[in-house]
Amino acid sequence: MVDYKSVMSAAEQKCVQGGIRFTKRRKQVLSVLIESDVALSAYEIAERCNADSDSNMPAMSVYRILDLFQEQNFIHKLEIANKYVCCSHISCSHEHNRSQFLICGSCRHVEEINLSEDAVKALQTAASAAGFSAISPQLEIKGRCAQCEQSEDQAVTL
Amino acid sequence: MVDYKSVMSAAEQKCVQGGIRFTKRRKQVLSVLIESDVALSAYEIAERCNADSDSNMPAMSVYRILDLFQEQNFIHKLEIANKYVCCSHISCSHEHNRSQFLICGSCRHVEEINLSEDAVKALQTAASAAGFSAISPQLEIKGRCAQCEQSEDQAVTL
DNA sequence: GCCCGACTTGATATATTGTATCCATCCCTT
DNA sequence: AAGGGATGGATACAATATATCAAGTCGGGC
Repeated sequence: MVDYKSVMSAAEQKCVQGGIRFTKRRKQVLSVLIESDVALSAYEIAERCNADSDSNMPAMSVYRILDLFQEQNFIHKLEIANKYVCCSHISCSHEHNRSQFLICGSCRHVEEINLSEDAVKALQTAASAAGFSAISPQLEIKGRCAQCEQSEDQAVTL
Repeated sequence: MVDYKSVMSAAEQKCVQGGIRFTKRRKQVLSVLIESDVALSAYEIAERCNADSDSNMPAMSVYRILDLFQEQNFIHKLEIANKYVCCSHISCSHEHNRSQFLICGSCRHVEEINLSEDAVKALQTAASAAGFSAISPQLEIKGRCAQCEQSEDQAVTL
């Protein structure tokens, strides 16, 4: 969770610089993501937009806005979970080359972690060797969170 | 791509050991995955099953069989691409703790790579620190393949 | 051989996630 | 005020995945 005001103003500023409007719809979507402490799906975002107002946010618009935000690096899409999270560095000026997410394969809980430079470099080296360039600094790692691991001691199901 | 015969017989053997039948349907699905040199979606698998025979493989069955195969570690699901690949180590006896996939964010091309032990360890250490256990040895990394990188030089689109 | 029961599959419906398209509207610039 | 690009509304549809219940199939014990 990040500071609401600083993120919103940073986003607005970046929009202005990029010749993009920071409209009511876009503010709604970004607000929801900032205020959520978990990753949300596009439809969940739409629901939350519509929950506390008389607004009618269509899922279609959410997708459009999410696309835009990804281009602007305001948010990350977690492809393993099909959910979206606010980038925790919108309001930072420095480069943010590391965004690594642990995603629980059972409950889809998301945790952000920091890898060492060395580990990231190792990934990139291996990737270049395979002819892949412009490796995304974003990494999604599927695992099992402590809670699910515990409850699995009783359950047999994967 | 792996040796068809050895994989099929290894799979059959593991099924028998696990008290699971290696039925015609299951053979069809595994065959398709072994013979494909690219990752396939569930619906693509169904299509291929139906292409060269009079069989009518419903997508529903494919999903069921894919679930089973994942439990048996016969295949991997690439969650970023929503596609499935045959595990390249079914017929090996040794542990296969590394399966890392590079996935092109543009064309969804998949490449399998090998990371150093150190890099994998770094991931696991970071994960445990965040309370995640049983981190999947499978890693999906999104990047851009050489071909897409090249064609992007002209195109402006992300 | 026959039947029971578990495993497997068929069939249908539905949920979830995401894309395509076309037009209306808004807002900035001139 | 008018033109034009950016934005949003509305609708349809595609792709991926799950739920459920009935029917079939196989293997083992009688």
